[in-house]
Amino acid sequence: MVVARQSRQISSAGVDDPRERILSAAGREFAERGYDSATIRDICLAAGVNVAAVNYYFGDKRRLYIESVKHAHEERVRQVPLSEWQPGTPPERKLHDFVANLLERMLGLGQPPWQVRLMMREVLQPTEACRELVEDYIRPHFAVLVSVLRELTAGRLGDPELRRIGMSIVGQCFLYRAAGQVVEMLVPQSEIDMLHSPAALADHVTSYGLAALGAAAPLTSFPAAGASQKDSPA
Amino acid sequence: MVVARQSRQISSAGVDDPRERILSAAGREFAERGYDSATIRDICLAAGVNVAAVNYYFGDKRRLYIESVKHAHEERVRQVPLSEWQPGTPPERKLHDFVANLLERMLGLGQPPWQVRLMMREVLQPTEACRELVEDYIRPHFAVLVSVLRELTAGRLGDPELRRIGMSIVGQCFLYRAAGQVVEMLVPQSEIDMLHSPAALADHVTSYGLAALGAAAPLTSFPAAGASQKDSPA
DNA sequence: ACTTGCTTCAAACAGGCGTTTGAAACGTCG
DNA sequence: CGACGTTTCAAACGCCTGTTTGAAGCAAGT
Repeated sequence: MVVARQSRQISSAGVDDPRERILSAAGREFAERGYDSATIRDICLAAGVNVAAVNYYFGDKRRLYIESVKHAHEERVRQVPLSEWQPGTPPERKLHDFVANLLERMLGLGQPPWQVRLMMREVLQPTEACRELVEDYIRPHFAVLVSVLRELTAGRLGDPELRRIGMSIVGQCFLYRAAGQVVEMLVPQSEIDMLHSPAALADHVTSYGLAALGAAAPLTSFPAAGASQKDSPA
Repeated sequence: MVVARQSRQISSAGVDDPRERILSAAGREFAERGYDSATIRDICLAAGVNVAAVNYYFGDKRRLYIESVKHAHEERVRQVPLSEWQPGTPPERKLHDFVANLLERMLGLGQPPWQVRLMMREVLQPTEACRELVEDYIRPHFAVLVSVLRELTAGRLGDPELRRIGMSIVGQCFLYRAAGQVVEMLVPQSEIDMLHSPAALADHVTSYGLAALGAAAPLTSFPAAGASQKDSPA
């Protein structure tokens, strides 16, 4: 009797590997329907394997879930690496890049990212997989944001304040991902296309933050150019 | 044979009313565990009624859920009404009040508010109950915010921009409610107590917004005064 | 060919789920 | 009281869930 497959080959066949197929299907299913609503039968149907396979490879549903979260997260890190800047890049530019990157990763139209949906579920209602997610994925990203803000404010603010400002920036992006459907109910569709695209939002969030920090003109300045980043005021 | 109780008394007994007891228990249970994980048996156990009661009063689980969301929302509106300001109140003050009110309603320590948790679930993954929630509850609140911002910017920005700025403000509050546990993993506990209490956050979000709009000094100014108004930087 | 170990499969299992049932309890009116 | 509509109840009904089972398939190794 075997409770779970004892040892896994280091780097197996790939798409042919049943284990990989199950993980992918499970991620999609868990992301879409949540842990409880997703069923092992549906997952196995989508993966093209027998229902007993999940028990054979992962033991039970809970461990399959945890593995699929980690799997999705690893895949996503591989897809969207942290930004690297050349030395001398102005911090305003770095902030804009960071925000644009974050929004693209969250809302990116490149592909409906079920990985992000799955991770969002963990953020909103953490389970065992959450801590790993935070340590491996979220904390490093957040640290980059804080360091950019530190550079931007040239040491005038302490880390606690910087973290709080970082949360303000992340929160704005977060809203559109987590509560996107409600946002779409609150503003007209034309406005969504115009002002709430990932790129336009990146401009807005960056301008908003830079203005708040005194690194750019306030949003109410007369030209009211919304679409381009601007350097410090005259 | 009765599919559902035909007509409901206008304003029934109150706590003695089984219907009311079921709604309350259901709201708590749905808020805590989600629609699928919450079971009718547990709800009825908590409400002290027979399992058949929910079918008798509401027909089935789905309609019970919808009713319980509406019930929670009505209760919450009664608890925390929209702010009313005397004529002549400065818009900076109004913004601060609004943000403080929003944060208090979302994070308020007065009581662990299962109603908010339930509504948050609707926002994050809308069902049929969501549209009503938006129309009756969220949209009016958001309209108030936009009108305050309009007053604050004295017509220099159009409604679309104002709505986008409104989203920025709401997003910051939203993060702490929806992703609170992750926030707590990212910043030290002492910092949470100090800078992330509802009141401190209200100050921060307001200052951040006012500074961005040029209605107060940037956050990096030396005295770091929170709420005093000041015109655009030199 | 025969064993050996890993993998797959159809079928079944026990338990929990939402829902239904038919009768008992209740209160109210004639 | 006896009849009646409303409300409660214990028990059951299907159905679907996660999980297990024992046998069959399969690719080496000897």
